[in-house]
Amino acid sequence: MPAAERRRSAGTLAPPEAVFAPVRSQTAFEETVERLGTAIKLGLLAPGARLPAERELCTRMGIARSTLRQALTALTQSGHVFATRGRGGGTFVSDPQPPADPPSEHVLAEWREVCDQRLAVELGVAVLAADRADPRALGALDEVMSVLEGTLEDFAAYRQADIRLHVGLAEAAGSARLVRAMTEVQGAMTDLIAYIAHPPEVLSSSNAQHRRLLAAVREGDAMRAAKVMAEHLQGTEHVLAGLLPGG
Amino acid sequence: MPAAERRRSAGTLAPPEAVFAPVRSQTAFEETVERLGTAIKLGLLAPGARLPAERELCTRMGIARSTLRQALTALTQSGHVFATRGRGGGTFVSDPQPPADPPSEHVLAEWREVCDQRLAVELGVAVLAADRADPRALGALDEVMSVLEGTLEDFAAYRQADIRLHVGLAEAAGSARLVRAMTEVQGAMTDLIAYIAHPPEVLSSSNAQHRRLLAAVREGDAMRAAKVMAEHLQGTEHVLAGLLPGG
DNA sequence: ATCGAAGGACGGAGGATCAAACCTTTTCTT
DNA sequence: AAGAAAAGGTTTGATCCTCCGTCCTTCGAT
Repeated sequence: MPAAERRRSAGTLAPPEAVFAPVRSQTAFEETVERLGTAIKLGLLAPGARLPAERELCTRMGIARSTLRQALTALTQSGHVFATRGRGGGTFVSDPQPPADPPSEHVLAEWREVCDQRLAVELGVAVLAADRADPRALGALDEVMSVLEGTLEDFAAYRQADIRLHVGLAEAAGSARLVRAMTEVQGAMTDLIAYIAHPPEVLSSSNAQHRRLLAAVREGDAMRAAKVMAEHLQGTEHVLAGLLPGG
Repeated sequence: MPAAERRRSAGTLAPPEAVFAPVRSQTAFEETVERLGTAIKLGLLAPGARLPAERELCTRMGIARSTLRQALTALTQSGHVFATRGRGGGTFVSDPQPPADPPSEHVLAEWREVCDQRLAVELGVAVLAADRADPRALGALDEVMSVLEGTLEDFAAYRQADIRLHVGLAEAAGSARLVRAMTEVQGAMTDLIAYIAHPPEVLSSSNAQHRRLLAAVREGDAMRAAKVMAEHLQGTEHVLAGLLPGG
């Protein structure tokens, strides 16, 4: 009996096919464009804001300056940033921003997966924030909340504040990884959400959920925070299900 | 007034520092070793199991055959895998597996972040599985559960079944991304858990939680599933907090 | 005895990334 | 007014990763 056959007879359940799924190794250049571009599109880097100097930024991001410059060149050509030379110069976020491009087929095909991932990140953040948010963080969240109340008529501004609230929750949760995961998933969601109508009434009811969420977080009631968050997310998911293929 | 100064006066909240965090671009080689190695360490690829043929696997994983071979060579040298030539040959998971290496400083330094990430993934999986698990998936989970009941005396076997249960939940949730996230996070957890004593009583109470979790999933009670899962995870987290630095 | 399917090995081409300079512009300081 | 300083812009070469194609070797099945 050959060795191969002997081995094969061992009890083996089928491995998840995810094990052999494609390894998607993004290049440093691509990842950098994505990171900075997403931060800009989400408004985490506001129009007019100045990026750190190239020589500092490339060390912070762990890449060579030439690689960073490739990324900045791409973002310059797409109109997201511009640079000025000389002492006191630097790279700045453009104002106004170029119009967002329509969601790629790729994003449309995977929108359910994106929503699932968002659910995980947001639930985890809600629970951890309820456990750990300190008064300082809660105060910051309240400020964002008040901005949110005043932007019911302007969806772009509302969405920006909404992102700040969710990312702020992740920061309050105190996990750098979850902050990164949150920005990534919000970036993917933005591509989907941008082309959907959001009348003030919808934003208003969304804000009611935001308030209940913050209340639960403030009281440290993790499970209630999770519940409110889940309902909050289901709102957008239902809308998307009605409009996108495969809904 | 120079352009730079004019721009800088715009209102800018501080961006999350995660935006400028290092870009960690793993090479295809590293990612492949990690993927396959983790699957083996988690028992998703059981000892004696045969990997797909190189020429097939490299297309599935989207890499060149030479790159895949580098990864397989590394796994061969570390003793996780061996290859036999000739027709009917192939690459097989070693039996027995080499001893696990102790957790790296890197893992020890970030164990809290890992636990936070796990919380997010597991909560999301619990909720989605409760929403979506079909009878077939539930049956498979029951089988794993019964294995789990019989391995209270053998931690290695218990841990293996435990992983299958959690990954199985992710599969039942129907999200490929969450399956991948689950395997990644379980891989990181395994490094931490391996060196902690787990007397049968602990495993037994852990199983009680597993049973309650499955019951909630079966009834489609997402929030109860989330609650039980959160408690379940807190168990290990408390133990780790007592033993590791920064607890 | 032959064929086919598997792992094993090699070599060159292309591209991404890094590193270390040096140049140009602008502003601040003296 | 002169020069130092701080920023982006440019160039060049080396290195490493990855891909692709080709060929070799082994060995079970027919």
